[in-house]
Order: sequence, then C-alpha cells, then structure tokens
Amino acid sequence: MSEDSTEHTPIDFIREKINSDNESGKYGNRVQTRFPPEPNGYLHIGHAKSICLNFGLADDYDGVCNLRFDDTNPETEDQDFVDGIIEDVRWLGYEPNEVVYASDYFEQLYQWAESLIERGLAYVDDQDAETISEQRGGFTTPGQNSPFRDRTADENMALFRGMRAGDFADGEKVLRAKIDMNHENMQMRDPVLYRIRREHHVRTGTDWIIFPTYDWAHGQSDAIEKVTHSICTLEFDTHRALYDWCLENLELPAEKPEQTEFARLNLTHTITSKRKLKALVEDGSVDGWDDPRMPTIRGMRRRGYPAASIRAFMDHIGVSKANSTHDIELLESFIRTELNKISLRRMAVLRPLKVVITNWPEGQSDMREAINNPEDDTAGTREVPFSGELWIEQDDFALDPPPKYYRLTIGREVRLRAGYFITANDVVTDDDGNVVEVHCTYDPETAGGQAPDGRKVKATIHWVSAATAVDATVHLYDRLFTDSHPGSGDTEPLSSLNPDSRETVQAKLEPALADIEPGQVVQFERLGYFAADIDDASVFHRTVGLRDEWANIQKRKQNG
RNA sequence: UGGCCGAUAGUUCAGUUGGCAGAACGCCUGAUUUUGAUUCAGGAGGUCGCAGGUUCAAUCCCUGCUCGGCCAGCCA
Repeated sequence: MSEDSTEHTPIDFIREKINSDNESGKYGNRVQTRFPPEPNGYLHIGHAKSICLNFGLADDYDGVCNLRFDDTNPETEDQDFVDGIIEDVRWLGYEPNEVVYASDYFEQLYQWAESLIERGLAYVDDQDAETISEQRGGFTTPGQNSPFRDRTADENMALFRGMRAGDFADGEKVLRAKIDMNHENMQMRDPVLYRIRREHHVRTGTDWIIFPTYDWAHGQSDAIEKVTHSICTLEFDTHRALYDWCLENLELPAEKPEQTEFARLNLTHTITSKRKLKALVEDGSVDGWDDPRMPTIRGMRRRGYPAASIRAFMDHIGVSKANSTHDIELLESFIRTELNKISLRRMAVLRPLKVVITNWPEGQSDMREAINNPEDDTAGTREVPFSGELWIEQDDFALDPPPKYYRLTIGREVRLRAGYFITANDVVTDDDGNVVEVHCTYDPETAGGQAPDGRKVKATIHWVSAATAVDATVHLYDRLFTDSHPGSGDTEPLSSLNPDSRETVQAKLEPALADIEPGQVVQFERLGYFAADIDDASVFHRTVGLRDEWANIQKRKQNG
C-alpha cells in the first residue's frame, strides 16, 4: 500500500494498553479480539468503526479476531441478518478467524450458573419485572432486597432446573446474581442473569426456553474463546464491574479478558440507531436496508463507496473516549480520494440539451479517442462516437450568462472534451422561451481538442452523440436528513427526513457505458462518481459529486 | 439528585509519560491542467472549557466549578 513513511502514526489509548500488556507479559504477547453484533439488523457505519478497530488490532499485533453473534435474545434475531452480517464483514475486507455464536455456549453458561447457585452467589426471584425495577432504587436511593433473596442453595437449584425444564411460565421467575442492592453502580444491584422465553431461537430452535442476558453471556463468551482485549462502546462502561464480577467468580479456561470502551462513531446528517433505521425501512422512507441513502454497509456498497475508503476513514479518525460526530463531508472526501485513483472516466449527460452542429458534413461519422483515466496510464483509451447532433448538459449553456461563466453562450467558443472546438451561434426556443436546441459551428482544425493557431478556450464541456446515446436511469442523492444532527434536542429524527433525498433523471450515456459491470463505479466527467447498480447495470447511483468551484462561486454571490 | 466519561483551529477530531500546539475537511492565494476535477506550492485561522494549586516550566498533574454524554430493561 503506502511506501514506508518515517512519520509514525500516533498511537491510541487502546494500542497503548495492549503495548503495556505485552511489556508486562500479561497475555503472553497474545492479542485476541472479537466483533460481537446481535443479529437483529444489518450493520451500519458505526459497526464499521468497531470492525476496523477489532480486526485492525488483530492484524497489527499478529493476533486473531472472531466474528461472534451475540444471539442471546431470540425475540428479534433472524438468519437473514446473520448471513448479511458475515457478508458485510467480508466485503469490508476482513476475514474472521472463526464465526461463532454465544448460543454455542448455552450449556457451559448454564453449568456456570449452577456453580454460582451452589456457592450462594445467585438466586431465583419470583417477582415480576415491575417489582424488581421498583426495588432497584435510584441513583441516590438504596435498593431493597427481594423477599426471595435468601433462599437456600438447594431450593434455588431445584427452582433453576425447573426453569430450564419448563415448569414455569414466561416471566414467572428469573435467576439473579446476589451482589449488593446498595451498590452505587446500578448494574451491580442483583442483575438478572436468566429469563424464561418460549420463543423460537435462530440456532437452538426450541432446545432452550431460558436465555442468558447480555451480562451473563458476554464476558464468559470472551473467556471461552480466549479473547484478551474485549473492546466495546462507551455505554457499556458501567457494565465493566459486572463483567469482571462474573469472570472473577468462575473457573476460567484462560487468563481473564479485559473490557475497554471507546466512543462510538456518529456522522452529521446520519442516524446510527438500528431501531430507527429499521423504522425507515418498514415505513417505506427508503427502499430497503441496502438503499444507497442508508448508512448501512450494504447501502454504502450499493452507493459505490469503496471498502478501502471506509477503512482509510476509520484509520484517520482514530479511536478515543470523546463522544464525536464527524462531518459526513470528511467521509466523502475519502471516497473521492480513492475513486479518483481507480475509476474510469466516461461521459454522461444528466439533463440533456440538444446541440446541432450546422457545418457538420451530412451523414459523416467520426470516432474520437478519449483517455480512460488520467491518474492511471495503464487504463488506456477508448473510442467515443461523434456526430453533428449531440447532447450537452443544460447547465453548460446560458443565453444570459452570469458573471465568470466560462461555458457555452452565444458567440463563445468552448472545447468538447476529446472532440472539437465549437462556437454557439443561435438557439431554438419553445413557446415558453426555453432553449431547446443550440446551433453551433465546429472548427475541423481542432480535432482532438487543440487549435493549430494556439488559441485557447476557457471551458471544456462533456457531450454524448445523440445517434449512439444509451439511455439510463440515474439517481442523484442528497442527505437523507436535512438536520445536521437528526434527533438532537428533543426532536424526532424522522421529522427532518429530507423529502428530496433522491432525484431521478433520465440520462444520455456514451456507448461504452452499456458494457459496464454491475456494481462498477466510474467517473462521469465533470459531474461525479456513479455506481452501476448491483442488480441492474442500466441504473446508476451518484456515489458522490466532484468538488465544484463553480458552485462555490455561485454560493458566494448568493451570500453576498 | 449519586457514579463514570468527556471538553484542543471555522468544523470534526488527534496529540503532549510536563518543554515553541497537530491532521483532515472547509475556506482563501498562486502554479499546472483538454474535467471550474485532480495534482503541487503557499495562506488565514488557537487564552488547549473556567478558577485556583504543585512546578524552573501546566493544554498535560491535583482541587473546585461550568457545560455535554452515559447508567435505575427479564434489550444489546
């Protein structure tokens, strides 16, 4: 990738911890991480940060990283999500050491729960959720002990086995850790370890009707897999004490893993709540989880974001404990940087305006040679058919040009990219006075785009020959949310949903674009990067536009 | 209200085991350019949240304060 650079990238607090663990020989120089999604939705850009971190750490330290499904709640989980998540992780460029499931450990977790009961560290509670919640107390008020807290180990054991065997209804009993109802950390006030739920589980089917909670499953799953560094987001920091409590009270197969928390990723104009993304899909605001406007990994893939750009972005923003919201423009700049290097250049006209070249020899056909990618000599050239009837962009002609307008206007000469110099002489208008056709003359001496007399033009515009144009549907995307921080304050994020987040146009493409591969991203010259749809290559999605100085000039004028 | 975490250019974030403060994005100049793109060169832009303390020296360590985030699911 990058040539060896002498500048060392600054080290983050997680790598610092790993380095010091390695120095002290804590895990015998072993580094093992895991990415642990719950399969209740598809992955989004926030997960991508965690993936890049966990797999990146494993790569950097010659360690391994598992993909582990945290499938401890049968209610919301689905096989489609499992398959989709595996696919998304691979697409991002990472190969899990192993794909594992918390549900693989249900029997071990159950045995460990029995061992807790034997030692008087857990009890069965008969109270309902509401009562337990009330007894938990508040931040400044102590909790109350459950009346069932002092059952004997034998009694608890019999009851817990009964829970597993199906003697009780859903919600009738739970298993709780016996810690401290006055603990200042609410997570430590006798948390629930097991609940009864007669629900079909994606992997275990109906084998189990009791399910461990996150807190009882997570640390132990880490320990079973011999994870060394268990990295999660900030909101789990209060769970760390419980994570440690569980592991310290069990016979572990390996050295105790340690949890470290980092700040999750937020982006402007974007939401990263699985629940809310699901709502967008379900109410039809978007076409699906893979709609190009979605911040999901599948959405970004369909949109044409290269996985390498996403990785480079994550590398750049680094990892810290400061809650942060990055500008979506920053991500887009990484997309442009990558695409500029690799994408083929093509010509496409999004909003066509007819140009007739009045001095073009009747019936003459012509092939122009165009460079495929000025950033990559090996990309070669292609032929583009030229004729006396062309499509140009409506924006590239102005009857009454604003100041600093370089493009085509009556009496002005411009260059057609890879073609000829043309001068506009006349227009045809419709009944409303709109220009529907521009009549030009071309200079045959300027074939290839240079004038032998050395005269210059200020603008070069793109074009497509009308006779051979390929029709295509092109989706132009704007931000999904108009608000830079959707849902900030007390606003409902969906209330700032942008009604104009997608504009669809019928475009005219040069013939080479008929052969594009599904999913391939090209640059439409002067417009931006566009991805052929994964399922239908005659449909294009605008991945991201080019930087646009002309738009800046106009904006500045508008703002005074 | 208790606990934990945070606060650094216009913006978003790094960083400093205490020694002249960094990046990207954005913005502005100029050069190159058959994309108003790219590339290159340069520029503007900071009381490092506030107040004390320790120190030869504090953005960094300590104390207090202010503001923001998270925590009282049988979700993860």
